[in-house]
Amino acid sequence: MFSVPTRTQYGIRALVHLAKAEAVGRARLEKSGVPFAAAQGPVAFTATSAEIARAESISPKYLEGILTQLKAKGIVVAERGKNGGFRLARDPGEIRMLDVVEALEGEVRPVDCVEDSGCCAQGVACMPRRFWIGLKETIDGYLSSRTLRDVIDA
Amino acid sequence: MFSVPTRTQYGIRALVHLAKAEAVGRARLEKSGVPFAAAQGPVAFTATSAEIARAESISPKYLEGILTQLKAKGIVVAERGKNGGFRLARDPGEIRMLDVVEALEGEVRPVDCVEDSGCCAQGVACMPRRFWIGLKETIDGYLSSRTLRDVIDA
DNA sequence: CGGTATTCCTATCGACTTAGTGGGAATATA
DNA sequence: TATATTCCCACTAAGTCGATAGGAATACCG
Ligand code: FES
Ligand code: FES
Repeated sequence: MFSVPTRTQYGIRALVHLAKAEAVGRARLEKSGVPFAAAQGPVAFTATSAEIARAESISPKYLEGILTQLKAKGIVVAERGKNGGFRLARDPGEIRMLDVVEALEGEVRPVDCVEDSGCCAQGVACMPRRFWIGLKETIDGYLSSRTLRDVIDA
Repeated sequence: MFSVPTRTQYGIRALVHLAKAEAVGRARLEKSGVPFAAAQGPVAFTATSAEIARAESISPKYLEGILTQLKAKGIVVAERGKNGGFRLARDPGEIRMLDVVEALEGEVRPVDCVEDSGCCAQGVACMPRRFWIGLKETIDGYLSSRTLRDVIDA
């Protein structure tokens, strides 16, 4: 019950990988004496789709599509061409897990009548409907209270 | 995302119907001067599968299977043969929604590694895994804190 | 006993979703 | 120009889900 598609699991693992790549990149800079300056926004280091796929044992072509989807929703930024790759669009602490999940799977909606109050004869008074709305709010609450940073630091 | 199969929605609506049938049945008894005495356990009145299907506009044969499944898990009791039907196995306040959901769809398990800590190389230290376990606990918490009575009274 | 209403069991089907593959076009770097 | 990368579209294989069908087992009722 409530099983999460691999699409979403892969997407999150890729984001975790990107966050780590960022941390590693900054550390390397510091070590070589060059202070970190965020030139292209808060996140500067990229990783290629193929690289992430290898590290995480995910089907390369499949992950490619997932990252493209994440990019379309503004979670990551893509750089095309040689030496291109993906990087986080903003700091991990600013990426809500709810946004990630919605980017990959659409809105949390246990049943259609969460929005469609007319799916049974009772309409708005429908009792099961309120039960499902409560579930949606509970899930949304959990997901929106965590950021990618929380996942990494867990 | 997190959409609930019709199987579960139908099952819950059927249980709500059974709870109502019980209330209506008792009221009729009271009216005719006969005091209610729970002879066969806390719940006495039955409804047939076909009857519920008609009232709730659910495919009759499909609902039949759902009710049988609910019976196998001890949520309802079946009486075969003529004048048979289904009734709640216990008082609505004693039926946790978590048990209903698990009866129809199995345990809440967003990802396999909720139990299998060895699904990626990081094992127990895996960060996404903890995130998913947190989600499972959140959902389980919501579902186990409500009973069928809460759904009806909502 | 025979008729009927009910649950119970098993098999099947079509539509949809999911995970994954493939081929290449566009784009940026060197 | 050669190369490495994202991007785009179409496709397939396998699984799940909702629903249907046919009948066997069981219980009541006359
Ligand atoms: S409004 Fe959807 S089941 Fe009642
Ligand atoms: S243990 Fe399942 S993804 Fe790491």
